[in-house]
Amino acid sequence: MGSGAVKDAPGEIWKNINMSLNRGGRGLPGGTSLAQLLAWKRNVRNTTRPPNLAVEQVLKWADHHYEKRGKWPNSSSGMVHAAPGESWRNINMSLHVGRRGLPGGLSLAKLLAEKRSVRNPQALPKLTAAKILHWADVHHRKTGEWPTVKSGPVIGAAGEDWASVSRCLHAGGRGLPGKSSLGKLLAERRGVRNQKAPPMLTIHNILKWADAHRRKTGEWPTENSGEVFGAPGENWNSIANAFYRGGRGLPGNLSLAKLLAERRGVRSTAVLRRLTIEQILEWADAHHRKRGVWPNKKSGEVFGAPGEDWKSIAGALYHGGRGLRKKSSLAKLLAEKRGVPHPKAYAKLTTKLILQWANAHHRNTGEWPNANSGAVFDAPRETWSSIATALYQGGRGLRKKSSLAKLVAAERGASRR
DNA sequence: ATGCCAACCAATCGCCTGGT
DNA sequence: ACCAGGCGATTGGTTGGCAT
Repeated sequence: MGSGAVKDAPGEIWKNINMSLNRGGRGLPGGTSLAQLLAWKRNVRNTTRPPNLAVEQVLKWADHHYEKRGKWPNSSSGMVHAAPGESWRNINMSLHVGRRGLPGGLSLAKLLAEKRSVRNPQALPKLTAAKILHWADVHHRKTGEWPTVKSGPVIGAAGEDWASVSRCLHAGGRGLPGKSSLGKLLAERRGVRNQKAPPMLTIHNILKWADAHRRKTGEWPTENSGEVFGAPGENWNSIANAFYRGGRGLPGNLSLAKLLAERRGVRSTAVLRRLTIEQILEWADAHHRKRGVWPNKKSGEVFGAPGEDWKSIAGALYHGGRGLRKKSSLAKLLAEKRGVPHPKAYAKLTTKLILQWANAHHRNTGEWPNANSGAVFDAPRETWSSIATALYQGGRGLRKKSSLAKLVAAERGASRR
């Protein structure tokens, strides 16, 4: 109270005013001081007797700080915005040692953790399997999927994220022993498929699933058949992969198709036997002996070769597949090796040749041929009907359109001369 | 003119592999 | 484990030629 005389009030000195405030007198109630009055009415900080603090008050200031700054205060957050003269550092210290009416044994971080559920990185809440499973269940209900390390923030647990939960499961910490993982935990406690350690496959199970698939769809499964009926999480594509490469208890170098071919007699492209020209010719001969005609691609099943049909053999010949490197066709093969007339390789016709045949016909029968005269004497593979059509339509090398009748009429005239 | 057939062509299916 | 792509096999449709 060394401020001396009061300016604008002659005779008054601040020391006396303070005394009156303290003891009472001159109309004042007493029991206070100039410093307290100014602190109360003018927000002037009283350094020797700072006002008591209440936990509720500190929390209000902290809420205010959070609203203004978007984060909770800590001891290095500087001055308290809502309370001039107060600093977060002092408040934190007072909370710790118990001063200014505060209980002690606390800290800003502890107080906020307790009253406002603010995450305290120095003392994170313990994790337990039960807690994690609860979060996982919530995640599953909300998103339809089970959480993984990449699932981001934990729904319903402020400050928690799946990456750190996962790390604690792996490495331990926050009360967890480590050496586990989200995948293992969910596999064990919730029966969720663990991508990294899928359950072992057995041939027995796969055949069971395949039979079920067949019953349900009428078809045998392939790797593109999608989900496996009756085995949630299993996928025919991943089973097929396990076959090719081995793994999940399968030896590898197998295939779904081979298994089904072997154990269920399913025909598949993967297990088609190699074809040879000799083999095809044997089958063709057998067909010819039995049916009296040579096979074509519509001849259906191959006698003596269950599972083979002429359609696929014709296809293999045409594409040079199934070991038949050279491209050909069933028709060409039979024409070449068995002298079977190639349906498309009809001999070229000339007027001269037709006239020869017509004259022969005339000599033999006394009549000139017409379209209904049947087979040609000198050329058993030719018929007069086909010759007539060729003449009429100008096919088989006969460019000029004519007709058998005209040609014969001309020839008759010539032969009469 | 119409129907049939074989050849041809294009699209799709299914197996498998390489990359990630 | 998953995805994408290569490749062979298969299927469905079209074309052209012949027979009716």
